[in-house]
Amino acid sequence: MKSVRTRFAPSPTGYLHVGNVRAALFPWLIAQQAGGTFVLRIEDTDQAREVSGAIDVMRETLQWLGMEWDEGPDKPGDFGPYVQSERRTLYLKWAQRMADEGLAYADIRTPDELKALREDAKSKKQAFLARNYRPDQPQTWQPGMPLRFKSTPQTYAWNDAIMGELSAGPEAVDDFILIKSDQFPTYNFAHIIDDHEMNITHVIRGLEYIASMPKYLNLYDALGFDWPVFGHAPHIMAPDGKKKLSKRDGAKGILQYRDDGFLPAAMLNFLASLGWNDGTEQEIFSRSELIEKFSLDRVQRSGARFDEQRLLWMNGTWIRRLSTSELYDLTDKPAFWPQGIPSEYDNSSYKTEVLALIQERLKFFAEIPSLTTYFFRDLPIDSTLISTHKQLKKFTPEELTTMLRQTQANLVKSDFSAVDLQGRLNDLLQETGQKPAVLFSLIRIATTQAAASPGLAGTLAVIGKERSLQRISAQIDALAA
RNA sequence: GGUCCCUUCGUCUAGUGGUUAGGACAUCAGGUUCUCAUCCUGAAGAUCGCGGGUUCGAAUCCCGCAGGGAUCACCA
Repeated sequence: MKSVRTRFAPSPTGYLHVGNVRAALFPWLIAQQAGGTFVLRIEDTDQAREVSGAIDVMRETLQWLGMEWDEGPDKPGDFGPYVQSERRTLYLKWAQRMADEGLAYADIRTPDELKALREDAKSKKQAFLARNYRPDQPQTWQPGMPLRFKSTPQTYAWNDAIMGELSAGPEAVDDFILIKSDQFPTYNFAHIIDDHEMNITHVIRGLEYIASMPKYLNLYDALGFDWPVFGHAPHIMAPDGKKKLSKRDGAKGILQYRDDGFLPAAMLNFLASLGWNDGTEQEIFSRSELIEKFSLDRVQRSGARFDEQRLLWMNGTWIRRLSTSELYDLTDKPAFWPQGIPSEYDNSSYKTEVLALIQERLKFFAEIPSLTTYFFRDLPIDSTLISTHKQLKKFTPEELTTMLRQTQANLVKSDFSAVDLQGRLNDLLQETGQKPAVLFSLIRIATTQAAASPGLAGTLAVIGKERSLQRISAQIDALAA
């Protein structure tokens, strides 16, 4: 049995979004599972569409997700080079052989002529087949001439590891361009040569290639190549419509999720479980569980819509599984923290205390600033927090002031440990005769100027004695004004 | 239009002849001495696209239809 070799073969035309990476995820999982090899190959045969820098972005994306490749442009193996533009002599060699053996012919028709033929067929409501227009006396193929495959129409039935049994009649088999007039091969030709030369055992890609399968199969047969295992994955659809997810409709690049503070583990989990499950009710899969349990035959055959809510939920559950020190390390970037943190609070031990409090309400790291500003600086008094509070608005400023003074008097004696604070807050409920909903809300607003915060005792402990008491004083002053 | 594929709660899905059609996200309600969140409990939510068959019995098998998608390049 041959060792498993899979590949991800993107063309460098832009960043990778959620829809694209699945074409890399599945073959990567298959290779990992089998202890095989995952190859990264760059398909840059269309010079016109190439976007500079795209290759680096793709590499960065795969690396962030932990989908390391074993062979690729920067990881020489026995089957290089791994960039198609550097393999041109190879394609030309095969092309020459096919021309010599009569398996392909020079097609010197201009694009305009071809277009006219297509339109003519269309007006007659017939399918256009290039093989119906083969030249009677083809010229000898020479550099600069397009080379077209001479197909052998027949019915094909094959098995797709994801889609199951597929078949198509001879009308799906046609002549197609192998070598373009710029002497570059087409995808249709190059990928088959490469997969063969690189001993690829599993070709896993998006379902847009299914329609071309009969043509490819015909070429494999003409060349005498064995068929690899094929697996065509359905597209991920846009959240609203039924269209395939695309950049045009605002699909974000995977790297953008990284920059917003999503975890690779969550992204991997989300990507895999969109359209795949192991048959149990498990939803959360670690990377190693995915590798162990993934199988192509359990991939859904219909397209799944991209649901960002689910990603958010998953990321939250992965964040909650982190230890506080892991969480600190992962969030240790300026973009994830409020601007201009005073130096006395800009240290790992203080920030870790803050993180411990907000960990369970975090969905992604970029929302840390909005959740934590009051831990780092005093915010201006917002009188609407009290005036719109459904419990507090019923009290007069004097009554509120009295409660705050009682709070001050008690807390000034505290060592501000969370445990001590909790005890004193409970005592204050007795002293003031108020419900938690009233007293705690008041103290929270006074000390954070925020509508929501983590548990009061823990929050006060982190804010500290000096600032807490000061902020309560400031609130009392504002109430008097 | 030709060819090929798909169709179970709003969304992602389990399900392969007999189930009260199960779970998850989202939503709503209650609970966890306060808010937000977490967690727990519960509710609502699917005439299994439609119409015919086969069968004692069909989401599951067969046929037809409809809707959706992919593809018909010297793009990948």
